[in-house]
Amino acid sequence: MPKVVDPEERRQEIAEAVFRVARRDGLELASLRNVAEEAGLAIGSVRHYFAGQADIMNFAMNLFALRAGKRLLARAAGLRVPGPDAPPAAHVATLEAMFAEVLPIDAERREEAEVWLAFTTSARTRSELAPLALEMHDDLRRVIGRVLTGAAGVGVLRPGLDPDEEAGRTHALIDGMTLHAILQPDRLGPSGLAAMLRRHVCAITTVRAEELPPLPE
Amino acid sequence: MPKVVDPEERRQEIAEAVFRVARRDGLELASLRNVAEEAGLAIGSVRHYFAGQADIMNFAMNLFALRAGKRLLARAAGLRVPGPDAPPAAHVATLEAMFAEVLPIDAERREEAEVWLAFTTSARTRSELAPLALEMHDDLRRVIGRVLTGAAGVGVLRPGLDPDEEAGRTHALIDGMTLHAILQPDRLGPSGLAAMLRRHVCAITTVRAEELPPLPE
DNA sequence: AACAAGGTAGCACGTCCGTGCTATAAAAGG
DNA sequence: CCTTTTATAGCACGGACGTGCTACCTTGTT
Repeated sequence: MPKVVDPEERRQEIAEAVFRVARRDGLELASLRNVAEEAGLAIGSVRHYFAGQADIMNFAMNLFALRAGKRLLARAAGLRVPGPDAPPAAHVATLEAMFAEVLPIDAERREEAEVWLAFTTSARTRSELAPLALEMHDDLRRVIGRVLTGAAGVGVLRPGLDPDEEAGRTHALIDGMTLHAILQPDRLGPSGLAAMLRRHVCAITTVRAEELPPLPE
Repeated sequence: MPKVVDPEERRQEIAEAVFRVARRDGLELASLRNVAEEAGLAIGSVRHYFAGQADIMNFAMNLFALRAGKRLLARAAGLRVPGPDAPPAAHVATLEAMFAEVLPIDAERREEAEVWLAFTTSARTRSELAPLALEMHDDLRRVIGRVLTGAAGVGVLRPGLDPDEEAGRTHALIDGMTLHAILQPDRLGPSGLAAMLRRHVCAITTVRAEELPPLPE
């Protein structure tokens, strides 16, 4: 055998090359050749780890969904949720932080969102990617639903609003904000995202902006 | 000369073939050959009307932006805006109808939205399409801003909300709803769109759902 | 020392791509 | 009738694509 190499690790390196090409040039240019060059490998080497181009795409999107899901769950677990008798502002601040986690406010999350958009839009015409796109969609929706249901449970959701219905609206808003931030960053930058999120959070809760911690920047 | 043909009309027919291919297979498959076949023409015939593939794309996206803009303005002009002393519900109903105009609730607007998404996302990596994508973005934002400013003028905007800031949020929400309706139609169909729009409209105005005309369907 | 196995690399083929260029058919003007 | 103009069509080339297949090199085992 040649050099000792963890095959799984190599596959992930190649998938990361896919992410870079997709962000820079678009997913349609993530050809075997371009990906191999981006990864610094020969085309034959890449093919040693994947059955074909479709296999690379499936693996890459699976890896992406896995990482994004893990990161979201880890962050959700990391956020210490206030006790039931904490002031409303504390609950809403946690809720806001959770939503901020999936918005492209910093470079890392922006890169992630760019890859997400590339995959999720191309899944419309590449049916083999559709199940994963739907799964990511439902996962995010579920997280948002849980957060809002929790908010309703401690009474910080604005009266008259249904947690489930508001989850749908907030989900659409978050993805719309992400879309704008990625496609028209001149019109919606990180600070704009934060401000808009705060406005939305105040609109659906009983807490006013002054009660929340000041926006960074 | 051969058959009498209006060149501009032919170009539009070819552009419409681009739209169909983009919706069915994705914009990356809108090659000269595929478009020619879709239009029922020989590849050489298509090239008689366009300098090259990039020329086709530019023309198609220009035509799309032109038509979409025209349709939006025509609809805006067609909506009879209530007098200043009309009941609040009438103003809000008009506002809701205007927003519904850009949501993919019927087949025609769904097709339009699919093409819009294809163009606007590909503009991220095709710099020659970027100016047009930005123009469409700003146009829609401007229309929303005007509608909300008008609503504030007649006092139906919920107190404490800034028309301009709310225009940004509504814009993001509308594009997010469009994204969801196109990519995950099982999760957000036409009736879901209408219901979500109504909920948002009620959330940002002083009018309650019961005061508005019942939702179709 | 001989061998097996896995990593790396690349050739070769058929397909699709955009494009330069040419050929034919049909209508309008002299 | 003949020329000019324009629509339509197609050939041919170079390049990028995915993929079947082979060759070589490096390492661990017998």
